[in-house]
Amino acid sequence: MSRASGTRQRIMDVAQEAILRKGFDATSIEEIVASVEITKSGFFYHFPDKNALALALIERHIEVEDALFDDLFGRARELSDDPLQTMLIGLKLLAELIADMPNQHPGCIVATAAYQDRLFNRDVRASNRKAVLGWRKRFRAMLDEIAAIYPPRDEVDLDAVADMVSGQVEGGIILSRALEDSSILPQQVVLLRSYIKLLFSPPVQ
Amino acid sequence: MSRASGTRQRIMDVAQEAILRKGFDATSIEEIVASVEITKSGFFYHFPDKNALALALIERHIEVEDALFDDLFGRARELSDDPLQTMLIGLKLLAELIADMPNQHPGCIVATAAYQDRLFNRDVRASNRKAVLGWRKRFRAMLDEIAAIYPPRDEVDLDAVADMVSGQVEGGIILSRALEDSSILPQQVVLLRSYIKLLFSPPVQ
DNA sequence: GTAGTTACTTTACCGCCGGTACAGTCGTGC
DNA sequence: GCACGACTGTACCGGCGGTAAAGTAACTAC
Repeated sequence: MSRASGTRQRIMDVAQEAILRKGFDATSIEEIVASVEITKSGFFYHFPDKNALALALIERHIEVEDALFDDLFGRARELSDDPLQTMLIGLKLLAELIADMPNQHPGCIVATAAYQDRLFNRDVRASNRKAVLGWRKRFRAMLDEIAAIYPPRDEVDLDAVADMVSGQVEGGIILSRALEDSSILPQQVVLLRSYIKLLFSPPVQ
Repeated sequence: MSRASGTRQRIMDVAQEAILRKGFDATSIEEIVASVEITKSGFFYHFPDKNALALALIERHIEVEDALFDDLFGRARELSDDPLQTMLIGLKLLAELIADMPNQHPGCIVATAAYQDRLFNRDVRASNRKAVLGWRKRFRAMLDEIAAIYPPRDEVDLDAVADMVSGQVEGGIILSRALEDSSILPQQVVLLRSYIKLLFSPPVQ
C-alpha cells in the first residue's frame, strides 16, 4: 500500500466511524483531518469535496457487504443442499452477525444518503441505487431457486420479497437507533426468516 | 387561531415540506423564513433554535399519524368482527393510503432524527422513542387479540412483530427513495400483510 | 384611551464549516 | 539530482446557525 492510498484509507476509516456514529453532516472535515493528523488541504488533495468522500464510502461499503454476503450464504450453502434451508440458515447467520456488530452496520450509509437527497449529488444517488439493485438481484436468484421447488403459499412478487431483506435491515436499524436497543435489528431479521419459512414451507398434513 | 399560532403553523408547514423533500440539514432557516415571508428574528421568536423546530414537527407528526391510524383501523374494525381480518384489512388500507401519498409519508422525520443522532438533542430523541413505542403498543394490542384466537404458526415475539409494522414502513421508505420508485413502499406493506396472514391463518386441511 | 403585552422587524454581528487558491516542502524512484 | 507525488501553510470567501438589542405596529385589558 502506497503512502497516498494509506492516507486515503485512513481518512475513509475515520470518516466512516464518525458518520455512522453521528451522521454525515455532523461530521466536519476539520475534525476528520485532525483525527487523521493531516491538514485540510491534505483532505482536498484526496477528495475534491465532501460528496466524493460519501461516494467512496458507499462504493467501498457495497464491496465489503457483497463479500460478506458471499461468505455468509456460501457457508449456508455448504450446510445444506436445499435452497430454502440455505436461505433460512443464511438469514440466521446474518441475524447473528448483525447482533455482534450493534452500531456498525453499514446499511446506514445508504439510508443516510436516501434521507438527505439534495445533500448528495447524482453520483452518490446512482451508487446507492446500484447497491440496492445488487441486493435485490442476489436474493431474487435465491428465491427463484426456492420457488422452483416450493410453490409460495401466498401470491407475492419475488422482487418485492428480495427487497424485503434490505428493507428489513434498514427498517431494523432505524428502530434500533430510535429505541437505542440493539436487539431489535437482529430480531427483525429473524422475523424475515420466519416469513420466508412460512411462505415456502410445504403445508403440514 | 391567533396571529402567532398561525405564523408558527406556517413555519412548520413550510419546513416540513422542505425537510421531507431534501432533508433537515439541507433546509436552511433563511429559506424557511423567506418562504413564510417573515424575518430570521421572527423565526427565533417562535423557536429557540432549529432543534426546537424538529421537536415540534415530530410531536405534531405523532399526533397526525395516531389520528390516521385510529381512523384507518377503526374503519377496518367496522368491516370485520374478526381481529385477524381487521388487521389484514387495516394493512391493506394502509398500503393504499401510502401509495397515494408517495413522498409525503412522515415516518421520514423519525428516520431523519435516527440517522443524525448528534444533530438533535435529547428531547428530540426522546420524542422519537415515544413515537415508536406508541406504534408498538398499538399493534401489539391488535396482535394479542389475534393470537388469542389463532395460535401463531411460528414461535415469534409479538412485540417484534408489532415493531415490524413501523420497520417495514421505514425500510420501505428508504428503498423507495433509494430506487426512486414509489411503488416499493406500499408493496412492502403488502408483504407484511402476507406475513401476518400466513403467521396466523389456521392450517388448511 | 392609554399602558402593557404580543408579535414581530431592523441592524449588526459572531464563529463554524465547506470550499478555493496557491505557494512551499519533503521524501522516493529513476 | 531532479521530477513528481503527497502533502503543508496561509489566507481567504460565503453561507448558515445563532445572538443581541433596539424599535414598532397591532391588539387587549383595564
